[in-house]
Amino acid sequence: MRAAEETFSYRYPHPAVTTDVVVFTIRDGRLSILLVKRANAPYQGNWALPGGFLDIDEDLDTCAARELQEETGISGLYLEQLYTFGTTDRDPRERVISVTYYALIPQDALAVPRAASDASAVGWHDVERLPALAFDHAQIVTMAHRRLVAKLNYSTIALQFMPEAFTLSELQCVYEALLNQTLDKRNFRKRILALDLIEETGRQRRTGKHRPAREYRARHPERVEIIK
Amino acid sequence: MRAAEETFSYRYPHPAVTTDVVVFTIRDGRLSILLVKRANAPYQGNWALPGGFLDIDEDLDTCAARELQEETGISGLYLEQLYTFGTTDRDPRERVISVTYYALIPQDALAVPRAASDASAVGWHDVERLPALAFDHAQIVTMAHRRLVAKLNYSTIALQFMPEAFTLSELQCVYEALLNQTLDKRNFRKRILALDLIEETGRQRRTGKHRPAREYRARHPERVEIIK
DNA sequence: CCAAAAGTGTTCACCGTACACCCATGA
DNA sequence: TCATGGGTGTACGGTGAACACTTTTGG
Repeated sequence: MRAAEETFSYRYPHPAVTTDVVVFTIRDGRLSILLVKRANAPYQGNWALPGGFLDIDEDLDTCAARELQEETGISGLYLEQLYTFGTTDRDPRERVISVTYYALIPQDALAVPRAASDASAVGWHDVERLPALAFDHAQIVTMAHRRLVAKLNYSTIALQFMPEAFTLSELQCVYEALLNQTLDKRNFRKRILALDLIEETGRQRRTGKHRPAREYRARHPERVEIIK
Repeated sequence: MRAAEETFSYRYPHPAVTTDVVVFTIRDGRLSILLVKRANAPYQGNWALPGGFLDIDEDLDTCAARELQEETGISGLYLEQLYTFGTTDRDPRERVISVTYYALIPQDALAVPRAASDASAVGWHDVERLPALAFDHAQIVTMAHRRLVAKLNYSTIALQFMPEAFTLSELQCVYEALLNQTLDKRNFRKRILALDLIEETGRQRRTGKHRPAREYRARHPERVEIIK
């Protein structure tokens, strides 16, 4: 049985499997993603998505979370599988299948990500002004962006961008950044409150010389999918 | 450079990669999927999704289409990537990542699929009455079914189940099978025709001792995604 | 003329959208 | 008192849902 397994395993060559993650956040009212600068060939010096090779004994989801943690120091966020890219020529070194994920991180969690061994720099980039990306990562970002915007209309995904407490104006800014258009304040508030997914904290937020805003929080934070 | 590539390739063990396909059709007004009976261990004698190992030099999409062709003789249909399953324990032989697809085949294309070498039988099964499936294939079917139903509401995917010419009643039967509920005839016709995606062929269909039905066809058959 | 499926319109409730003014605060 | 963002309601049009009868054919 053991012998049969080994024969089976190496009858044909296997491709490498990686996970790559598109990490979104809202910075200064602009949708941005996290990129790492490649320290090694190929595409040395180019910006790329954080990601790396799957360990033979770890789950795909775990791999995505681990690579993100290793390369950027970020963990504990909303992470969802996006698509699997596997054309034969996408990596010049060998055949690589990339299982991609996208992640959403709250605005205030912008602890400056730290660069790790195989990245010489880590940074946020406005999705509308991305540098040239390594491999087929531009295609991955495009798909992730489309998926994110599509999900806005039938899910509560936007709440993942918010800190624990937030104001309705802040939430509206997130929607406007994602949809790339301005929204009517009254209609927005009516619609969001009708979903019954957020509730007032009872506190207020004073910022500047004007009327303070009510603070809200997500009503069911436990429904959030987090891959640890 | 060549040496470096080879060193890179085998620094870590690589998992096997397979594609598995959930092929849907409508049989006798019931949503059904295609299963193959496994000729070999593990799960010998169990029903499973058609699929198999990725060749090192073929695209993922091509692999899905090829495996389907080899195991069932079916080709040239709507094929879309679903999700990638990769928990460490999903195959007892070795680490296997499965990139899954789902496919839709028209009602009348039910050329009886033929069994190939590694399947002792091939057959259609009502999704509401599936046998026990090998590996995590039941989970894959559940996800494919949910995706298919969800897509009904914002896409023209149901047309993929139809032959070149069809009647509105036939199309309605497909929707009813997918949604598992009856629909109002007038509302259904109004909604479908308003989409402006089908047109009359000008011909009629006489079936039985009653009024003949008008035949329709898809207006933009070229927009269909087909993976050859 | 009867059985069987094809074909056809109207009404109503709800929802998304457009739109303008007062409120609370700090300076 | 003024500047700044916070907060509120109404009217309208479009869309989805409910609902029943006539038409055409074969036997």
